[in-house]
Amino acid sequence: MPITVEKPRKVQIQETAEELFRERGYSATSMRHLAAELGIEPASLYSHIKSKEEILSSICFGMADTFFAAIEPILKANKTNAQKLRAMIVAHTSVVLKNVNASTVFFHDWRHLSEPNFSEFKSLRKAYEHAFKQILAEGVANGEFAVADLSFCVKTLFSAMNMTHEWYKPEDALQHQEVGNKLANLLLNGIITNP
Amino acid sequence: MPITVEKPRKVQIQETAEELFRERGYSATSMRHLAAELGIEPASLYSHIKSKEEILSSICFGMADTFFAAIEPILKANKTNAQKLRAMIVAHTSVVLKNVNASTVFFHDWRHLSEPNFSEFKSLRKAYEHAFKQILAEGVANGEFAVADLSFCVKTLFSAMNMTHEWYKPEDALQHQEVGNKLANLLLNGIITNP
DNA sequence: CCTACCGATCGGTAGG
DNA sequence: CCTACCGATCGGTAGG
Repeated sequence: MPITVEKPRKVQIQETAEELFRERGYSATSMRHLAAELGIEPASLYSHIKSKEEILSSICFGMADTFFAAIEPILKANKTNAQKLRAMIVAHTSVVLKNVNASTVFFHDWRHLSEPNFSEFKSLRKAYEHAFKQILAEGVANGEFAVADLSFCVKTLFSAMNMTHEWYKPEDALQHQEVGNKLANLLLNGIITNP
Repeated sequence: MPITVEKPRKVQIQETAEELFRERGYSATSMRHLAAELGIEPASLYSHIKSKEEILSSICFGMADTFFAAIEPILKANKTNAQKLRAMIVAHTSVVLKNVNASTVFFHDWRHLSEPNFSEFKSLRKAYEHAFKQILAEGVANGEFAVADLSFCVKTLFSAMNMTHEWYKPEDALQHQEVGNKLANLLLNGIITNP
């Protein structure tokens, strides 16, 4: 018989917030609604969290950490740039799909962060995108890739990866890694010099 | 000397709303803020519009019309499917970039439409995406395209096109059609059987 | 974790 | 297009 350990209230609040923020957006979700979903009074939320924005920033920076952690080992690996890029696409997409609620909030609502979180977030994102750009650049220097506009290419890569959460249905039996690989197939074959 | 004709108030309200909704999102923008931006009292807005949601739905359905109008002539043209697809990508992307404010609202805030607008919007979008799917399917039957998963491919196409508004900077001197063509280059070369 | 409550702000209406 | 105002709801605090 499995023992069910209740999650700490703070975690429950976080996860329920991710769900509600995903459905209605951060601004349109009230603390009263969140409390109701948890079956407690609105004021009780503040025993566990400092403010509504604390929840948002913890989602945003938490996801940022997860994304960095996912690609870090790949950057250090001994692989071709094409292999690295594919692995990064698969890793990034898996993080998105493994955290659909949080990543939806991450993509839509980071704009509602106030300073200094807002600027901090943007610079993290820039650094993350730079890692992808670097691989592309090395691949170009290498002859592996034929990319005219690196920035444009990175933006398009992220567009494709970061919208998967909007149409992905787990019932499709299309697994997380499968989505990433299909994405890589579609995108890489337009990138690699000689297939 | 050019004669400057003042735009009708209703149009001013619409355009200012597009700007504010784009910056802060629909839910986080108040009618008081909108009125202040126009230099009138909040209550005065209601001489020209019925409700806040009326503005949103007029943005959403107006953009939907514009998108359909842009691809319609291409569908009827006498071209290969590859040529059609490229033209549709360029046309769609141009609409996005020519209406950055409205299209940002269109992509982010359609979720806040209430019924029956909500369902109506979704079915319009489905019909629009179907037009792209159709071209892909014909191209596959044709031997022009090698696409294993049509739905997946359409979703990825739209992801790439519909995120351009987020990073496009007019100062880049990258023209609207240029963006579309670069997108088509990147995407089509992963789609066409024999380049 | 609750009761009780704060000042601020929301979308919108009545009537001119 | 304005003044005056509505009831509802917001994020959050005090005190237990």
